[in-house]
Amino acid sequence: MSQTFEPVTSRPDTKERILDAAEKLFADHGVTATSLRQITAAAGVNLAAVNYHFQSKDALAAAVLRRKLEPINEERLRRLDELEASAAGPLELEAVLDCFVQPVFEARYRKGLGHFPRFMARLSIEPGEWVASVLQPSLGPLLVRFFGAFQRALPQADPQEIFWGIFFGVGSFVHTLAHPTLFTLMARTHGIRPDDERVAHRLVCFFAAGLRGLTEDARTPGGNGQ
Amino acid sequence: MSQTFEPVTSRPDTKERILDAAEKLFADHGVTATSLRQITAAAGVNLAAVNYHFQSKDALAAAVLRRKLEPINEERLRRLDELEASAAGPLELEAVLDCFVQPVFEARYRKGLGHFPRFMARLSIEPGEWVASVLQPSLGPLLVRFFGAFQRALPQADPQEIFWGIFFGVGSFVHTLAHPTLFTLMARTHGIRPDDERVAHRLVCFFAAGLRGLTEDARTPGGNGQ
DNA sequence: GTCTATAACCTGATAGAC
DNA sequence: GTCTATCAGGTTATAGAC
Repeated sequence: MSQTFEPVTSRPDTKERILDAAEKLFADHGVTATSLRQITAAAGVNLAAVNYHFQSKDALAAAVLRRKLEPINEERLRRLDELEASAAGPLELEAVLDCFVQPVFEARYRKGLGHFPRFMARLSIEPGEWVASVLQPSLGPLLVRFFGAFQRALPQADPQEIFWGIFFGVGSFVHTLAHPTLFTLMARTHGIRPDDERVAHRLVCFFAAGLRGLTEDARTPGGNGQ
Repeated sequence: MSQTFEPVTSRPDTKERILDAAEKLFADHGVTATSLRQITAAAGVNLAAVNYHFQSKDALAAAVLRRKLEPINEERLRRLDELEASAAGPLELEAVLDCFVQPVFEARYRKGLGHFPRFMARLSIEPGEWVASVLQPSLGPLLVRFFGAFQRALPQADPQEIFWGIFFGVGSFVHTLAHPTLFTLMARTHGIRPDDERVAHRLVCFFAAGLRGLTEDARTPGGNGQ
């Protein structure tokens, strides 16, 4: 272990400590319901520090979001690039889904995503102009790229049905990341534990089957009419 | 139109006006982020009225929840009773899902569910002891009943896989009810509109296909191993 | 049942000493 | 960069007149 003598007065990474504490509290209670005082108390820093390092509470929340979402999205696109380059014909649906889903589940345990997935899940269900304006630049282009990949994986399908399938599947994904009350409630009544190792595979399996079922049903005469 | 002369001083249903305003604001911003002043202002009633009719803010939120969740759950169970009584062998998976899903979508437009589904969706993703204690008595027994029905619809399946399938599908359901930022974002980039008439059918179709795919994959040798 | 007034406290943000 | 002190305003909840 290398010994570097840092002065006691300047503790390491005040900024990072604030981001970590904010991430956890935002994930637990939401942005509006969390006060800066709770954050600075949890981080062990002074209240004024948050206004010094970030300008406002909203800017802090945006920083918490960008810090981990952008690396994840870069990894998602990197994998999709690789997949699209290596395949000649239609893509395998499960492979496309893996590009989108796995960087979160893998990183969740290997690197330190911390409470970010829960925070992200919460944001994605929240309406409001602030959320849209912060999520749009990161997620907009990403969704366009992945939508193209899904079309290449389901060449027969109506694009509108693909859209709905993605929407439903993302709902499952978000819900899984949130690990919300409902999960605890269901697990409690059925004696089932999180079982995190296989959950990514299960999600992709459900997502792919649902997407195929939905797009095939739409092509069946009378299937979508009802 | 019948003319009943009511005194101007006692406006109709102060209590109901508060519940309506709270439902909308809770759905828009969440419980903690909404103040009683916003609610009473929107309802056009006095601030103290909310503490007279309900005892506290939490009790108001619980009342907002119960007012519409309990009739929905009764209707869900009524339909499931009917389905289980009329069928001899295994149940049709889509029929079971309809019992759970349709009372919300139908009522959403025929009767006045108002902003309740969005409020419900928000609560279901929220952690915390309060949410669990309010949701548990209503949703606990309901989920046990429906879990039994799903087992009767998928007699070959591992119960644990059914559990995960329900969990994922409920995520899609909740996400659909929330109509969150992500939908706007995706719809904006693809020029697709809500299209509410077929959404319930699409959801059931996706849900059923995902559930079948997941439970069949688990029985395939090496499928769930990965 | 409905109102006003108020208690007791928490909020984000900032000014200015060190 | 970090602190204290403070501003101006918002929060739930209640006491008491009408």
